[in-house]
Amino acid sequence: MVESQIADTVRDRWSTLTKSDRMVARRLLSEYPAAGLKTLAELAAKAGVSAPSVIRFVKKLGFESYPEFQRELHDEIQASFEQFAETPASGPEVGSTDTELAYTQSIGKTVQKTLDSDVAGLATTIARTKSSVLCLGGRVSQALAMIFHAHLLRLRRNVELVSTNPVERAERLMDVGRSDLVILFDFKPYDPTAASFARLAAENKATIVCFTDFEQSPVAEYAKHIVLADNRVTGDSPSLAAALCSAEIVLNEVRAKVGASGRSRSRSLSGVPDAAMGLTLGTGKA
Amino acid sequence: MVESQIADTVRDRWSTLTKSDRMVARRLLSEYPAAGLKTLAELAAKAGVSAPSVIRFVKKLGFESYPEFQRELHDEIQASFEQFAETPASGPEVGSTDTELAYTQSIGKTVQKTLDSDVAGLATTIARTKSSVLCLGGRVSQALAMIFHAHLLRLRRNVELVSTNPVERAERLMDVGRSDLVILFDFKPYDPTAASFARLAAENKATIVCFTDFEQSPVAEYAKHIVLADNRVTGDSPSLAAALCSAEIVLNEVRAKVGASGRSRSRSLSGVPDAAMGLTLGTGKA
DNA sequence: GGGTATCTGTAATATATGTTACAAATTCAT
DNA sequence: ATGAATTTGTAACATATATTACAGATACCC
Repeated sequence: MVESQIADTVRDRWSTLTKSDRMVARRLLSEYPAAGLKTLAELAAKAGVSAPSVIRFVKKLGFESYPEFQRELHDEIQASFEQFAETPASGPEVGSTDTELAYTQSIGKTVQKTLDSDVAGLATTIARTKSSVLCLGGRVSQALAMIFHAHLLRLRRNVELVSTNPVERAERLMDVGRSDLVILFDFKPYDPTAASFARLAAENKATIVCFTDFEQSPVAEYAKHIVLADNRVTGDSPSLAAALCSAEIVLNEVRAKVGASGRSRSRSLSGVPDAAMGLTLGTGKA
Repeated sequence: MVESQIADTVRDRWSTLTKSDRMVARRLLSEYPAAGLKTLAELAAKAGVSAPSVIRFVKKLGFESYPEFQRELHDEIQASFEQFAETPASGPEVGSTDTELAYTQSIGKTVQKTLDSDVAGLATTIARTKSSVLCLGGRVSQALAMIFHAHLLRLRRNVELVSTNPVERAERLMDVGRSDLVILFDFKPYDPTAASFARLAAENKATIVCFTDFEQSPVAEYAKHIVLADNRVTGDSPSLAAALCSAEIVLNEVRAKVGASGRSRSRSLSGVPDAAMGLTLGTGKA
C-alpha cells in the first residue's frame, strides 16, 4: 500500500507544530483520511480548535489553502484506490506462514522512518549534558527504557531510570523541571501512568521525547520529538523489536555526537565489575 | 477487495437512471471515489450536466442531500483505509539504506535460525504449567527477560522475574529445583552472574533455556534449549533487536500452544494494574 | 519579573455551495 | 404530429464555507 504522503508530512513536521496544530494533526491522523474530507469547521470542532487554527495548520504543511489541501487528499485517496484495484487477492494473510518476511518488513519500514525523521536533532538534544535525562516506559516498554538507560549511561552523565512504581514516579515528578529531558517509551496498550507523567512533566516545562507506535500514544501530544516504530508484525501480539531498533539507531547517533568525551567516560567506567557492555569493544572479545 | 456499497448501488439502479443520471454515474465510477469528493458544481461540470441533475441523481440513490451522500462516501473510504492499513508494504528491499539493510539482514538471519530450531519443543516445555518459570538476564539483557516475563505472565502461571541483584539471585537459587524452568538471556559481553546462576540451577536439576548470540554464552553449556540471535548489526554497539525477535517468536509459539486457557487468563489480568497509579499521578494541578 | 514574540480565538466578510422554482427541451404514446 | 409526461438547464436564493484582520492570551527569554 502506498505510504500516505500527507500523513507522513504531518509526522515529519511534528516538531514544528504548535499545540493547536497538534490537536488538529492528532485528529487527522487518528481518523485518516476521512477527517480531512470534512469541512473546515467540522474538522476544527472535532479537533477542539478554532477554524483559523486549521487553516494555519494546513498552510504550515505547505498548502495554499484548505481546499487545495483537500484536493491533494483526494488525489492521494484516488491513487490508493487505483493501486489496490490492481492488486490481486493474494497476500493479505501475513503472519503465520512467513514470519521472517513479516519481521524484516516491519523492521525495514521502521528503520527507514526513523532515519527519515530528525534523528540528528534528537541526538543533539539528548547529548546536551547540561540537562538531566529521565528514562521510563509503560508496563512492558519499561524494558526498552532500561536498555536505553543502560547504554546512554555510558555516553553522558545525569541519566536516570525512573522506576515503574507509581509512588516513586510521583515523587520523582516533584523534582522535574525546565532543564530535564524526559524520554518515554509507550506502546499500545498505552500506559495511563506514562501519559500522566508526561503531562505533569510537560506542565513543569520539561522536554519530552516519545518512542511510540504509529498509532501514537497520548504522550506524543506533549512530545517535542517523536520516534515511531511499527509494532504490528503478526496478528498475535504487538512486537517491540522494531522499537528497539529505532532506539538503538538513536543511541548510535548520540554516540557519534558525543564522540571523544563519551569515549573517555566509557573507559573510566570499564573498571566497574560486571558492568561492561562492550560499547567500545566493537567486534573484539570480551 | 473491499466492496464499495455506493458504487454497487449505482450499478444496481442503472436501469432506473436517466440520461443525465448516467453521465454522472459514469463519471463517478470512472474516477471512484475521488469524483464524489469534489463539490457539486465540479462533479456536474466533469459529468457534463447541470448541478441540479447531480442532486437528482444522488437523491435517486436514496440520499437526502449531496452532503449526506458525501458523508457516506467518507465513511466508506475510511473503512477501506482501515482495512488496508493491515496489509504489509509491497517492496521488501527498495531504496534501502545501509542501516536498514544491516538490520533486516540481521533479523532475517536470526528469525530463520530460530524457526529452524526446535521452537515447537521449546514452546511445549515452556507451556508445561506444572513447572515454575524463572526469567533472568545480564546487565542489559535483563530487559529482554522483563519483556519475556511480562508476556509469559499472561499465558501461564508461576512465572517469575529474578532480580538483577546478585544477593537476591543467590537467595532465589536456594529454592530452585527439578521442576523449575530457568530462562536465561545472556549476550556478549556475558554476565558472570548469569553463568553462575545457570551452573548452580543445573546442578539442582533445573531445566535451562538460553537465549544468546552466535558466539554462545557459557550458559549455553548447561542449556537444554538454545535460541540464537545475531547481535552484530553495525560496528557501533551490539544490538538486542534480533534477540527480541526470537523471544517474540517463541512467545507466539507458546501462545499458540496454550490456546484457550491462556486467553481467559489474559482477560482476567487486563483490568488489574495501574488503577492506583492513575490516582497517584492523575490528580496534579491543572 | 517585565518585555517581546508567538500563538490562538472572535468576529466580520467575501465567496462558494447546495438547493429550489420554474421554464425550456426532450421523449413518448396515440 | 400533437399533447402529456418526463427530463433537463437557467436563474435566483438562502445558507454554509473559507478566509482575513485584529485583539486577547500564552509562552519565552533575559
